[in-house]
Amino acid sequence: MFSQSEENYIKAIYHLETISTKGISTNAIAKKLTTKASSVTDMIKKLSEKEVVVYKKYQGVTLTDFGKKVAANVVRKHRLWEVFLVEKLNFSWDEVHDVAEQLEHIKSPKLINEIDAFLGFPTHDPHGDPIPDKEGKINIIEKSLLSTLLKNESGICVGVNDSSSEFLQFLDKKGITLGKQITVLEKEDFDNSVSIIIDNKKMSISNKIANNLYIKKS
Amino acid sequence: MFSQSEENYIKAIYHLETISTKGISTNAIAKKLTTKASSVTDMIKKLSEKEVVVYKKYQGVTLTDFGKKVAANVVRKHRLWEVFLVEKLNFSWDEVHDVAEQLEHIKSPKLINEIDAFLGFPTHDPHGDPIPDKEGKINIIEKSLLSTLLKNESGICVGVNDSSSEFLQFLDKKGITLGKQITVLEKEDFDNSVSIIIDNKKMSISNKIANNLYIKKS
DNA sequence: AAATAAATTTAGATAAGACTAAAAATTTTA
DNA sequence: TAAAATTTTTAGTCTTATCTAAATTTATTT
Repeated sequence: MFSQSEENYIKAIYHLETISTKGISTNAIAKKLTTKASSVTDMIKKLSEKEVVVYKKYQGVTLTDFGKKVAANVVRKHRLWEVFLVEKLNFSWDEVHDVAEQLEHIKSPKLINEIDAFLGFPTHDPHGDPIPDKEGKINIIEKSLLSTLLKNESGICVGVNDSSSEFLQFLDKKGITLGKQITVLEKEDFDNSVSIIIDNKKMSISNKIANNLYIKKS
Repeated sequence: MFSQSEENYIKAIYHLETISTKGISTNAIAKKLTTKASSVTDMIKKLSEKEVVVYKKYQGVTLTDFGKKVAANVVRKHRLWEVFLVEKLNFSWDEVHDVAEQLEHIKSPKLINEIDAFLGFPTHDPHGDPIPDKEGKINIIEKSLLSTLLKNESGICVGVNDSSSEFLQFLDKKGITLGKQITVLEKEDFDNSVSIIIDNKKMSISNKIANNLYIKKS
């Protein structure tokens, strides 16, 4: 059994590993958790003793298979709770994160399995992120940042790279939601903005936005 | 904002106050929380500084109005979550306590209000205990322990005094659930057991059971 | 009303998790 | 490749919430 704090570290390392492949640095973890590097060192020593991570001084950490399983389970809970909040309790996709951060630490296998069934075994959370199954397996789909699409390419909006409420509310305002079809009309070299068409409406999307919106090309 | 531990102390004092009226002793709290009296002294000093309880050395504690409100809010969350688990997630009444003990500490006013609405604003939890409203008010109904009913008196089963899974499973086995009509046929002086009729079936109930089952006389 | 028992508080220790400041190792730069 | 910069670790401190053991207060007996 792991403490909330331990689970948060494990989850942070898990997320960082989806980006970098190499050993995860102390500083990267500290930044992710807005804590200090010295606190991270303390914690990864403990997690290393518990065989959750492999740790060699100054070399960063890697999750063990066991660690990955623990992490995936926390992520599974987080994402299932997010679905629950949006689908059943009228939360909007920009309101769920903080509450799910708390709910993900509730210890009860029965609870999370029943929630899963109650929701009809969803595969993705409200931000388009895949929900790991009970064994920690996730179904990764091919997706590209909108900023990488070429002129005239099109696809479906399937996820976000930034789950901040500011960003999500901005998308709401623009009418950009998961599942929407998007076609790139033009790419501006000047400011790297893109002109897109969505719901038969033309709009210009800044590079900052295009860099945080995932599209499944079609 | 209070820590989980602080909330647990506040809740314990609240429950003890429903039994005793007088100041709640350090030992009583320690027993309820299966902790040591010295730990309780430490905590009530802190809660006293936060104006949650009134504390005079060696005299026990009383909740302030503020403390009562905090307590009622935790109890409200606990009981609403219990209803949710039973009504929506197929938990039985003897399985909900431990999970609700965790869920009651989740901080999100929106979450609990949405759960409340989602459940149709229930007034009682699965054990028959009343759910405080947002202001902490509870609707107390007149109820009596089965052991206090006289011969030929009858009423409806409305609650339990012991929420241990052993006791609740025992009631399940006997077919005794909330809402059932019960009539006392006979009281045995010998062992203080009672003969009752429930669902047109006669059965004998030991004093231990009768002392933990609440009846609303009718 | 003493003496004894029980309850409560104090003092000091411990563990988890975080921090600061300084030391050590690694990486980058010139 | 030596100097500078950055990263990481260590050492020591702090807070929260525990605990044990001893001291103190209150309650109960005789």
